[in-house]
Amino acid sequence: MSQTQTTISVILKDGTKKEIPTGSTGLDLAKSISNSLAKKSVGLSVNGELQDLVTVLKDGDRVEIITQDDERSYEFLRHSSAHVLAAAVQNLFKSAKIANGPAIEDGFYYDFEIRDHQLTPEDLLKIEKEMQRIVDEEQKFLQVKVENPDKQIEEFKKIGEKFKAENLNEHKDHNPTLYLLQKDGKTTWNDFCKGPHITTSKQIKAFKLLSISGAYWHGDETREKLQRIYGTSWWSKEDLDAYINRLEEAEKRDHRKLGRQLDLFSIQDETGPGLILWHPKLAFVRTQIENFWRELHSKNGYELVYTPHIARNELWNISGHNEFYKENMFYMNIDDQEYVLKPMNCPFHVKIFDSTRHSYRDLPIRLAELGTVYRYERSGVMHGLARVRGFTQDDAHIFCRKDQFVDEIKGVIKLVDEIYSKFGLEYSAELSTKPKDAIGSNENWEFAEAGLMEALKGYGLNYQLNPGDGAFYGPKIDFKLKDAIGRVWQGATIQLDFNLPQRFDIKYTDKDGSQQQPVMVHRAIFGSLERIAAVLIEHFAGAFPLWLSHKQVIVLPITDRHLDYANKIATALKEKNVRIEIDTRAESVNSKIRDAELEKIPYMIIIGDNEARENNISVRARKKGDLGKFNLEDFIVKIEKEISEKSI
RNA sequence: GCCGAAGUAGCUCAGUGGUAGAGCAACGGUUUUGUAAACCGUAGGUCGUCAGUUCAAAUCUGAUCUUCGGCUCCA
Repeated sequence: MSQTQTTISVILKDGTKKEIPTGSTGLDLAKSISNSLAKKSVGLSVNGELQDLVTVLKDGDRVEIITQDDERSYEFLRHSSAHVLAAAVQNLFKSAKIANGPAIEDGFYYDFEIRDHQLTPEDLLKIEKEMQRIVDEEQKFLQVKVENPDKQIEEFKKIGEKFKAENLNEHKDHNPTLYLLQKDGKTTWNDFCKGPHITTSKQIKAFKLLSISGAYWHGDETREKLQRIYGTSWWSKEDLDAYINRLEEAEKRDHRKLGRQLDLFSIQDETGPGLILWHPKLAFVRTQIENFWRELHSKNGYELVYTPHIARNELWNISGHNEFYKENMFYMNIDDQEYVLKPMNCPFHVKIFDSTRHSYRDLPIRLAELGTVYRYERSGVMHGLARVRGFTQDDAHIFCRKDQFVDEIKGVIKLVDEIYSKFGLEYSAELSTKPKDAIGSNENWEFAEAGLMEALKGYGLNYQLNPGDGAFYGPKIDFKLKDAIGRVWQGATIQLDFNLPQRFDIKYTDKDGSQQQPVMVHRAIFGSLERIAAVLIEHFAGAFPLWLSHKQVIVLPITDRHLDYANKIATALKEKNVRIEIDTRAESVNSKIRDAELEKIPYMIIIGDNEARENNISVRARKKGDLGKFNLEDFIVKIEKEISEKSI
């Protein structure tokens, strides 16, 4: 072409067009806008795809320059950090073969097969050192097109990189690229990868390797066993330190640790794994939560029921659990008959519904139960209170007509909102739709999915859509909880069920006298009391709000001669149903305060000569410290308000 | 279930082949104390369990149970 274009035009984030010389990279573009922007830039989003900063731009590209302030920049940093990790490991362990190394939330990992070496924590230090060496050498990340994939696959195979060969083979029709790490123009290492990456290893300012664990190639336990190294990487030392602090804070809040420290619960060898012993303090918290739950459900039109812990095999044949849930169920033999320890409450609730005939006027019927269920969980998956083999679901099943369905779902969402906000838990919703192996008619699924969406929208709730993630028997809404330090937990779930009504053939009599099948909704708000206890322990760092606290107030007399006055105060508070104790030990006040703080008792009342003389009390609040002098009456008003409002 | 690590006093941890240790908690005594730890003393363990090697095992080997970090799965 004789008329070579000397400039091209790209479209920036704000929609403006910019002329740049042909052959310009994203970095050139950034420089042309401002030097400070160029300094901060990490990568690009070109037409919606993340690309290297040095990608050559084409005419008409929509370009967004991604700087370190952009969340997406971590994708570049962490994925590149993973490559540096892989290069370091291969430098140190000659037999190491690399598998996969993505960026993950807050960090990255890389999987290796190392036949002749089992990685140890000491290795991590060595590997970090080698990584730092690569970083300091300012090696360049360079993306090159694989011109001849088959030849490249052969080359990978020849050097034993079978995972890379397999990956490339899978992607050979998708413009495969290699990434090279280069020092002084010489390639030191390469990986098959589509990117994106940072420009040079020097940009990795602060990283740390965190742990080693096992994994399988492609997550498939029949495939090769791999060793995985987890790490984290940040744009600055300060960010890394802040992250490490966050990890430490989370560790301090770990409900398993606090459970022991605060004498909340235990799991013991003799009683068995995944089976919880609720000690008095946590049992008290649970009772308070249960009472709150029962009250709220009664108020919202639910009827409370109780059902047995075991049932004949027959029930589970009808429900289909023996077919679909067998590997999670505990079986037992009684009088030559097979019984099952219940893994779910739903078949019982269906049987209650089915025990009488129902008119369309009776619906909706909402049956609720704090039902304890047992599920066989694989031995490696148990986790404190959060993942156990015996747990109590705050379960309910709604049987309603099609025309009532949307309102019922809205009602559940409202309840979820009401309960979570009481604990100061933020939440988000996810809608999972029809999977491949679904049962039930398309018509039913469409009706149900549309209804769930309508209910979510009607409640003004944003949600993430997970296509194909629903249960085989119906679509569902999951709620994710966010605790005080931003961690996410599985919370409430609302599931539609086309299966059980059919299997149990439940019916109601409609206006025109015809028999109709009700819509059935499963829902749990806490999910399980065990899990919500774990969430709340970590959310409150063990410092439960006043209304949940087993011990609400402790009286700390300064010396023995203040015991009488302390008793008077304690008696007065006890009459108001305040849960109160007196620390009568011959210890210093400082020591008593320390113990009360460690025990996380919400209020301390300190009684000495001054208080006895002035006929008042000194109040100290947990964590906040001295609140000063109070009249007893004023203090009672204050805490009664706090309790009745369930303040947090 | 799989890969790896660990299990010593109520708790946190030290002890790597030769008589089981510390701090805190508990218990006894002294101290009578003003907003996060007074002092002295006492007691407490067949070192997860079962086998094995050895003159001798917390320590080495094997099995097993449990826990932890992941994988997979899930409320």
